[in-house]
Amino acid sequence: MRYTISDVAKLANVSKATVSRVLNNSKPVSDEVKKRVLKVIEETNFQPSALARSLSNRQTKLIGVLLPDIANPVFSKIIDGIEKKAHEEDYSVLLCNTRHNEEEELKYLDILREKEVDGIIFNGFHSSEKFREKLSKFSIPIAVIGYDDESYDYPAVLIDNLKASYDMTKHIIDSGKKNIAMVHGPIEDYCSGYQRMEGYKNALLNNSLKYNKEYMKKGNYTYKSGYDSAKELLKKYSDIDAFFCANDMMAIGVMKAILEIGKSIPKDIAVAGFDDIDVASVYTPALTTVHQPFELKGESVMSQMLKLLNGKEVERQIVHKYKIVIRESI
Amino acid sequence: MRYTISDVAKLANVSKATVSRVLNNSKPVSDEVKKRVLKVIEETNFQPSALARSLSNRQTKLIGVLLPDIANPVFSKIIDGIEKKAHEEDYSVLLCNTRHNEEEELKYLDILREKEVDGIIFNGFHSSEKFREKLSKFSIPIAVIGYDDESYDYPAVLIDNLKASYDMTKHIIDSGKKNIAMVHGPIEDYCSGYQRMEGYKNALLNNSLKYNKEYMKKGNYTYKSGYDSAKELLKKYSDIDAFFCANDMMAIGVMKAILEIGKSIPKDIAVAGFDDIDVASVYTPALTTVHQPFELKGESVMSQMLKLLNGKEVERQIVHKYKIVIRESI
DNA sequence: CTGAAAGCGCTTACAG
DNA sequence: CTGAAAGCGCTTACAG
Repeated sequence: MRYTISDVAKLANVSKATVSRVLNNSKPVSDEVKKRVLKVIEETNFQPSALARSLSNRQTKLIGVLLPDIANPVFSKIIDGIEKKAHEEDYSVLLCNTRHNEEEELKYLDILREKEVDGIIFNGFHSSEKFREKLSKFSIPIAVIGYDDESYDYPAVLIDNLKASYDMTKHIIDSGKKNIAMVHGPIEDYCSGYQRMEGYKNALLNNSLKYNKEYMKKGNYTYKSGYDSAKELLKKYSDIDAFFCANDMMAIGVMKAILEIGKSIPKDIAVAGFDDIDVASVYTPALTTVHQPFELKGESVMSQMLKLLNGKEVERQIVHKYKIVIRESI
Repeated sequence: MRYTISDVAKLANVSKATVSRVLNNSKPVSDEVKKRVLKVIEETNFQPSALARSLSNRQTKLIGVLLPDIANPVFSKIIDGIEKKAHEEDYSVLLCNTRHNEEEELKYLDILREKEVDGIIFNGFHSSEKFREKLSKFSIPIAVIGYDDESYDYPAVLIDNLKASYDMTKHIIDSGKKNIAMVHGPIEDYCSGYQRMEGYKNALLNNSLKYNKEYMKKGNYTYKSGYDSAKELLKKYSDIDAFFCANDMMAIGVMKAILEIGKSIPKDIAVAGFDDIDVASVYTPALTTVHQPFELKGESVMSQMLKLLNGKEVERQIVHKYKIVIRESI
């Protein structure tokens, strides 16, 4: 059996209240008594029950983190950052892996409510109406990571996808490429889909290059969708001399397709990605891409959460710096 | 304010006990009463507090998962599998990212005790004496994922690293390579370090090839350690015609080093890895490696956990199948 | 089938 | 500085 606060109180010849006070340093306790209590705690190896404490406290020191795919390096790094910061401040994270699935998202929201987490961090992409409505019923701090759009009113942490995408496209143009294709993400994905596409488009137009819809293909961020898109585009349009991709996995698929038809990268056809996941730097040829500070973003959103939990003000958005990392592929 | 069971009881004109009974279906309740209670629950949108329930129940439906690095794809896939299975059975996972750090491990053990999780799953590699001792004080179900050695007495889920390593080395030998170098992991890491090295060694000896310690380098599973090891070995020994690496990231580092000195893979020098992380199939050249079913292992260890939680017997070890996946690098 | 009451293990006014 | 008591929101014998 594990010891309870009553056991400790009895053994130390004090009240439970007093034990609680030395435990939490919440009220002055005389040195002598404190020493006695501490000794008993030490001897019994007493650890208070977070359950009981939370029930009376109304705080669980638990943060629910809803992410669409924990096995995706983008998200595993974000959660790494969140967990790090949370752990520093004695919060724990309850992992909610929604698998890009609305049902799961909703189900998890119920669980978070039941478990009475102190706060919720989530990635807002493709969250349904139902989800948003359900979420709005919560009266605890909520923050968004790696996504944002007008419909939300929660503090968000992200990068400037539009500008990053513009800059990268500009780099490709400055390298002398003229016919730049793009494999973009789903438009409904406002940040990584729509905005990255818009940045590309704006860069073309501002640099008097033609913006040709035929050169664009929608992928779903997987290697395969990059590969397939490139295969198709390369077959149809032999003048394509560069690809900009909305993420690295698609860029790697594109590179594979290019290498397979015997073209060289970047001489014949250049490729640029987005995210700078580990593979990017390690691939041959090493991928030129937009570096995002995922862990930092994770820590940052948790910092926002901490502020909210402590009743402080937070900015509506925190925009982190990205970096154009030029390697071998363009 | 959120409704409590007392509110519901009052509104439905029954006792709390009755509400509890319809909530949990724990005892028969007359249809009429049940209907009335359900209606109130519906109207109030009442959700019971898991906290209060757990306190009286003595179960939290929480599983603590201790992993050394959540951002490592190997572990993020495992936790994906664990979470999936757990979620199916209404358990949630408390993420404990220990960052290869003993202090954190110990600290997390305290947290898991405080939070009164129902079970603990952990990856046993490089757990200290202190950790083992502290863990042994827990009287809840415990299971090990992706590791095992004599010192543990918990059910473990893993693959046969020795045999997998042997098979892969055999494949390299059968392909006609004679001077096979190895980049292995730390020996203290019994499964991925020691056993994978032993498999390699046994394969060489059983096939009358020389087992040359000079051809072996210790890495730490990172790309860089693979790269550096290969650089050094290639400079010293020009007769090396293959590398076997204890994981894929090191294999990719090795490939980079080989490509940099203008040798071709696998004609001049072959390379094989271990794990089959996403990059392996996508790299150019595609990496021949040992495929491990990470998600499945995760689900599997959670299944073991579930059995333990339900008081059933479990096997001391579950050994999953690996697969030698032959691609381009050998 | 249903309810009153005790109990889970803490915290926190309140009183002294 | 210290303690007795109520309360957090459930579950579960016990009695009927």
